[in-house]
Amino acid sequence: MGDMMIKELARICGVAVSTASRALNDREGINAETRDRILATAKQYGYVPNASARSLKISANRTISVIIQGEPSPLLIDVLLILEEAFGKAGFATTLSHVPVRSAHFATVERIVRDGKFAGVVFLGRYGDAQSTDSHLLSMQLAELEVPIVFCTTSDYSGLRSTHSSVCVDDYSGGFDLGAHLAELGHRKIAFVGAGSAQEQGQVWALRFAGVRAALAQAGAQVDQDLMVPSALPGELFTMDNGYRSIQAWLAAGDRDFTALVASCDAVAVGAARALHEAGVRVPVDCSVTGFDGLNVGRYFIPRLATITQPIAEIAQATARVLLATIADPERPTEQVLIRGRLTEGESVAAA
Amino acid sequence: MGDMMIKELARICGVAVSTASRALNDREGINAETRDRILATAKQYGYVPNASARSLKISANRTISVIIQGEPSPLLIDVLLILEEAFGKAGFATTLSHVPVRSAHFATVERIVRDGKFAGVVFLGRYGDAQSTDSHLLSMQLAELEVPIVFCTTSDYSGLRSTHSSVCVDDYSGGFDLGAHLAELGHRKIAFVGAGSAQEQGQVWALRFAGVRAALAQAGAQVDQDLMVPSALPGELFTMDNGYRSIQAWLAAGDRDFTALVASCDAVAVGAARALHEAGVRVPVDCSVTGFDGLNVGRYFIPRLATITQPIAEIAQATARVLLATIADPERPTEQVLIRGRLTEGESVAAA
DNA sequence: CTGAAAGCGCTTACAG
DNA sequence: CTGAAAGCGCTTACAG
Repeated sequence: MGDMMIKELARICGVAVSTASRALNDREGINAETRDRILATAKQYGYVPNASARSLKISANRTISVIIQGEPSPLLIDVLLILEEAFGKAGFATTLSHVPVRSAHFATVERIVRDGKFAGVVFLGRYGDAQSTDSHLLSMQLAELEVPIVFCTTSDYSGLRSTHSSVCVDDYSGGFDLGAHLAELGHRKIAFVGAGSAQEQGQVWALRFAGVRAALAQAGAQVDQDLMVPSALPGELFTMDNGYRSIQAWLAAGDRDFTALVASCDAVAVGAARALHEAGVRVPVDCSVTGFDGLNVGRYFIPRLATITQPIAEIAQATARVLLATIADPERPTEQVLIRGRLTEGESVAAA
Repeated sequence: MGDMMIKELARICGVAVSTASRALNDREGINAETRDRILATAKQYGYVPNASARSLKISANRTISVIIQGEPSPLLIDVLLILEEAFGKAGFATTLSHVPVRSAHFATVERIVRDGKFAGVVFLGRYGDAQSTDSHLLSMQLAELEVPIVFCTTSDYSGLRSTHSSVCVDDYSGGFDLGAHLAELGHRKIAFVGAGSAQEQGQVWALRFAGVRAALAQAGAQVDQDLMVPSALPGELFTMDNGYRSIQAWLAAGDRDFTALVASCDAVAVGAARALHEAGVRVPVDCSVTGFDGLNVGRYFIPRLATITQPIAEIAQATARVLLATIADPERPTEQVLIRGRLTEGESVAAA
């Protein structure tokens, strides 16, 4: 068994190849009995159609490409697995491509997308150049590919909104909730760790921090620019390593006056908390720490991390829904889905 | 641009389709100048061959399937990304398939493999039924698929060794190193968390624990069967949740006498350490804890986790090498690669 | 070294 | 409802 072809299947069933094809594809205009007989025989012999020949005729590939850039967080992996399942149910295979952070990215992505002739593409996580990107140009280049694209967990990348759909946690609101939480506990001197460069204002870290600041402003507090911790590893902003190294260097470089530390995500928070610990700063007694994402690592960290928990399943499902709908109807207008996260209190936060 | 076909390319270059094909595929018997001209034109017009048509003729798919079962650890994701890159360099696309833990697995895998007509398959991480599996039968079924298969980070699954290649950290030796480390520090009463059922003796947790036991035995200590912590979540053995819930339940169920806790992996160790912490057991003062894998989460955990660091890059590279070699020569004998991990001391371990 | 032609395994008008 | 035939875009013997 294994390599039967439709011709042979048809011969065994005593029908023409075209009839067998009709049965296999559940087409109209075929006798129910004939269809069932062919289907049964196909199953019996373990016939599986040649995907290449099929897509050559149909000229519609049944695979979706998921592109991850840089170091993926467990959150992205969870999303990926749900996407894979959802696409699978809809009859699409999922192909993963990984783009290194530093690779010239439009060219890389173009190659991936064109080589594969994919039915659709999901950009999972951050997509863009760490240094600076003419995002409008990038957006137009991607639009030229004429493939349905959905950005997943990537917030507003100015200009992109209009040309592509996106699904993301509401970073700004999440930040706001964290900021309100800290403000309520009396925190006024708040440091930020995990920031990228000033050019990347649309990135998730910037939206999250903006939300925190808005809540603080509403509580009558203002942020001290000296409390923006520079990122030690700009190439991997959202890692434990960056959180750790950034705080370590920052504390070593001068006396710091702050009662709370807002990290761009849970991983950065964990690294930062470790650096605080090594420097003799007790969390939360001397300094409160917050994350963002709601990863297991934060739940089991000692002290348990206060954070915004992302509704991963909802985000993934929405992404699949939007992409599949766009594949079915390419003229469908783009859609920006923003999903509210949930404030999860933790042991890492205490009154100022 | 975008959808040029070889026919058009040939017309523009003033050659026959067959000549264009020869140029594109770097075949013998073509004038160097003609070839260069065709290649240049192809590049200029952004010609990209139709993969379906190509593989229909060649009947050799250029994609490799990576199958992950259950909840993937960050370690597996790192391996996956390196595999993707290595396969990409060799001209293969990588398709990811995720198999839920509980799904009837040979049938599932068979469907994945046959539908895709893959050039090769990597099983990443655990592969098998949590409850019980006739591994010999499974092995024979997989062999029937007649596709090059490499098991990556899956240790000996009895019977498989002979039919398929595998690449894995040396779990037994790693366990031995951990056991020797603990024994040297005077630990004699050692508990184990993260074990699966008795039927799964070939699984990584069993090999690791066996290594620890061997080192202890060599030091004159014997393991108390009462110190085998039952897994609270048999369906997701290697998770923080399992570590946490298992220790929590175990401590609640009776007085325990132990000075060290060996976890099946870092994630389990972190969850377990958190449960110890909540129960008032201080790590490492009252109890030493060890992990396995060398994940970032352990490096930043407080206290920093003693563990065996897996050489992830080596493991991934070896996997790619073996699979690509097997694809190139299907008659190639199977190969079992065992790579030594490195003992990484941590703050989670102290003298008994 | 180059071209015309066959064929990879399928699907789909087009006739019957 | 069924069958014979064309053709999807490529590669590869086979002639020249």
